[in-house]
Amino acid sequence: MTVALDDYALFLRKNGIKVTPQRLEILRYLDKNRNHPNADMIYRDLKKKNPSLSRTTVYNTLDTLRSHNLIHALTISESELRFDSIINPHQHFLCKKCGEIIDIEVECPYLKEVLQGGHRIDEVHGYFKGVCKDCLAKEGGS
Amino acid sequence: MTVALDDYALFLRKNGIKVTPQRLEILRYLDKNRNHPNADMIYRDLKKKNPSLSRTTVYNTLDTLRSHNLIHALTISESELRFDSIINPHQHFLCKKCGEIIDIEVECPYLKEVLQGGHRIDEVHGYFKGVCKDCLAKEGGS
DNA sequence: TTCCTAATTTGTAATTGTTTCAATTTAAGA
DNA sequence: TCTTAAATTGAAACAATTACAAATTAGGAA
Repeated sequence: MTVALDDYALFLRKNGIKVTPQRLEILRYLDKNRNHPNADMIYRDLKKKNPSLSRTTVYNTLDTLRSHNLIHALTISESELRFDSIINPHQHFLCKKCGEIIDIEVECPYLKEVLQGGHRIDEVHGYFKGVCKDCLAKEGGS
Repeated sequence: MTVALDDYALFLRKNGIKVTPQRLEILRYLDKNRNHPNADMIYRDLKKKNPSLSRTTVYNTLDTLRSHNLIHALTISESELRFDSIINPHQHFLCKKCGEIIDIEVECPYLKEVLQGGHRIDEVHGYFKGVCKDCLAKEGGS
């Protein structure tokens, strides 16, 4: 995403998306909260400031941002979509203990090989699952 | 999985799983159908032969097999888990047009680097999404 | 083999994340 | 300011999965 702070309205306009207060708030939220929130986290947090916010608006806005390729949806969790501001290509680690999703900065050398298979690749996701460093420390391993 | 045909009962026993007709059928199904079915596909297909089969049994059995690390669950789809007989390490491509999940045989060189982050890695999933060769051919590109 | 018991299966109901839809409101161009 | 297509809202529908209690069964013990 890499938006210059507070240029959210301009950012939306540039991408041909009509500017609304709800979209601005959701966009700002995603830009500030890089912890890969799900739709409900976004909804509950933003509803505090704007009680009339609808869950459907959150889903609609996330779909809109996705369709313009401004955010990514992660399917790393088994039960929900998590959303990711697009910064640079990176992969994800899910801790099955605490549920945290951690960014993993590694290059993906797969792409070329897969492309040779003749399929058109639009998205590449590297998902790692296990137990994170912090959880391991808390309980001394396994 | 790589089970010698019809040794399913032995295979379960070896892994400390009580043998039941339902488990044998589900295990056989997964071994024969390498198209990454979801729980409902398994349920609907097996219910034809065994009408008293319960959806819950399918979910339970899949959980059991997973917990013994005999099958893998794929989160590549946004709405459902797809199940994969464990053969050798491989990655997956999801065609967003036809929904097919295709095996991708590439090595994963990430592991070492990620391990250096101090997290314990239990699973590695490489997910590619786009449009498959066949769908591209059908409609001439984009 | 028969009995026993814990584990499994079953079916229904509940839950969760997401989508649909129609009515109301609103952004932004004329 | 007017207009209109698009966005927001809230309720209801949906789909995948889980919870739960009752009935059945696998497999070891007697």
